[in-house]
Amino acid sequence: MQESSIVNISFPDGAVRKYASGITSLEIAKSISEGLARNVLASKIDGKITDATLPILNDVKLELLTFDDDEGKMVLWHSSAHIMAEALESIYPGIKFGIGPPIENGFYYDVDLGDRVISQEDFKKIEDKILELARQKNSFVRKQISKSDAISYFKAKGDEYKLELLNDLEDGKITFYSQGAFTDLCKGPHIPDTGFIKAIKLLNVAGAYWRGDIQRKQLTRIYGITFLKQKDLTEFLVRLEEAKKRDHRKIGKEMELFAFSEKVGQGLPMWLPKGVLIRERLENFMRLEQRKLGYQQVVTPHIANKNLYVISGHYEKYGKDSFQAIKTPVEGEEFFLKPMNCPHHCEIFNSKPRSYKDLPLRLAEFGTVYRYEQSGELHGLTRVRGFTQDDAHIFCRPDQVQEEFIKVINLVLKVFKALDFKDYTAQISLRDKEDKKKYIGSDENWEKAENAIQEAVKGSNMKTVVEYGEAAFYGPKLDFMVRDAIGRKWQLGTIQVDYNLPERFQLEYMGSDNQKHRPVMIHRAPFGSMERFVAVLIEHCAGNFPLWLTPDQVAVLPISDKYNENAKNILQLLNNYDIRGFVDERNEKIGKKIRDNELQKVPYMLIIGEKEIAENRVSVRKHITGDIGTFTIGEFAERIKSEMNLNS
RNA sequence: GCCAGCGUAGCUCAGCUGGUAGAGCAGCUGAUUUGUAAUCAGCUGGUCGGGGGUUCGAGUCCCUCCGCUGGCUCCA
Repeated sequence: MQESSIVNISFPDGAVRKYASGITSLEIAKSISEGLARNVLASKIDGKITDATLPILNDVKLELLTFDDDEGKMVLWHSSAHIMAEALESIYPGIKFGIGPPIENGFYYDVDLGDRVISQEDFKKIEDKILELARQKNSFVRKQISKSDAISYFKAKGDEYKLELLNDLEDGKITFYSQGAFTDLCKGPHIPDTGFIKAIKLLNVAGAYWRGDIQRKQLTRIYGITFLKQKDLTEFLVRLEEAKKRDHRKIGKEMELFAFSEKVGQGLPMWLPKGVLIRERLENFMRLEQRKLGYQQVVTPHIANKNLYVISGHYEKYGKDSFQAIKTPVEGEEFFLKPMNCPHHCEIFNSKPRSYKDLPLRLAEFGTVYRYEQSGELHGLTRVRGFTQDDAHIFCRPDQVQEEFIKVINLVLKVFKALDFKDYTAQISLRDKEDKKKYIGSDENWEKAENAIQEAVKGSNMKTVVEYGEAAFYGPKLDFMVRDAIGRKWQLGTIQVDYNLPERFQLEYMGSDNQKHRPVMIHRAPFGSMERFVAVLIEHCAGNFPLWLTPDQVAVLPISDKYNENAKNILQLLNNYDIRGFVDERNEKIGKKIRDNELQKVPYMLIIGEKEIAENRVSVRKHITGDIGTFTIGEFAERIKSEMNLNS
């Protein structure tokens, strides 16, 4: 055998095996085991993801990708999008295709259906068609194609979307993939054949503007997900159902935390007494931490003169999108509902001359703001039109920016730790490199601010991502993103460096050099908004709040109303230990009281009957866990105290 | 704002192809005095999201407005 016809394949475990040149990853998998071959979706050759059917001609590092690899999933779902496209085309001849990528959970394809409409009712027949195509085990065939041939193919097909995509592609680097009767412009890679797909579920349809541009045609986006095993699909659907049970809108209603009313208006939440108990404790927690860090509380009005926002630049940027101005009846002066607190705080800074010795000046306010969010975007407590920010603005010297920024990061991390939020990412949001016109302020200041953030983050060893184009129009930010029950990402805490507003409001302080200097502003809100934070908190703990936050820590349950008075006395004793709760005095059997308080997610239930009174003890039942035995009041109080200290 | 779907009692839901509303829970009243996830009985409660239309007749079909859900766009 000639040396040149042999290739050395190195595997992730360090093993190196020899194969005949031209072998494919799929054949290599087969040589290891048939079972493996059945699961190989694609391969990674020297770090590059490729078709498992690609012949290997050189010595390479090979990694076989299966459904257990995120990259394997992506290939499967990308191929699934192609198969769905084939199914759609066979059912709705003449439709045109936009893009069809894999996403975190599945895939979608954007299609132009012409006059036709697809709704959930059509899913069954599309799914059936996809499975039928999958069973045909059609190979995915890759083909290099010249730009002119590619253009004439899609011209003949009449697909202007693909033609537009082709426009941006370089001749010589264009590939087509075909499976069955469907051919698509695609750089791949793809699974070997359609037979890998054993389970499919179309999830929803939505309108999606072509290339995300609201000016252009809205295509129909169809979302779906596929699996190699039916069982995986079933599990996925069960998980979706489970997640829905944590939905803050459902729990918020059941636990009577907040409510909406059509009459009040959409996106305007009303906090109910129990919800306020949670919110107030969060606010007090933040007030205390902020006091320790040298913040001072301020309060500013809910409306402000239009001119304030003309100065700040918000009027120009968002004036058209905010609630309409309120006019004074006599003078005709225009006022706006406050959409943010920073301009007010700038004017507080300006209310007297400031010295470098006063800096950093940290002004905090639980400020309620109102924004006209688009109706289609409103969502429970996470996206509303009236909300309260745990806002503060730090006015500091340029040389203090980084240190102050780091202090804020630490505050945010402390909050997340106290509430056991582990799954978050810190997103550094910078300017769009391409389109700097969207932003105000000098290049120099932007550079400074962006560097300050990146430097500050370096020391924190947080999981961070950098997103270009996500900055606020006046400055870069560091946002703390968390996910809700069904995996959507929300911004909670935010820290923003701003060189712009100090300029617009002509903020100045007297330096040690007896010269006037311009301070730098840091906008920051560790919770973000109370509404969104509580929403995400609800979904994280499924309504089982940490003991220090929960509206009622204990329910005292008398066995019968003979013991109501004893129960009230016990509650009184608990109150003396700063433990809060209520007596369930209803004329119900103990089983009923337990059930109802379990459903209300009360952390502890104390059961009081003849036995307990005789022994001067209480029977304790813990939420979900059940009966945990009897305690004296003192012992129980100790237990509660130590449990509360765990996280704070 | 745009696309698709949904909107029946406080809550969860039933109501076939049009023949003028039903259950469980909750609530109220009474009985029961109860031992670790639903005691029993009776009662109350809906102009079927609003408005308009088709029809002898609309919860059911059509139009429109409002709200909600999932996306798109946006997010100071």
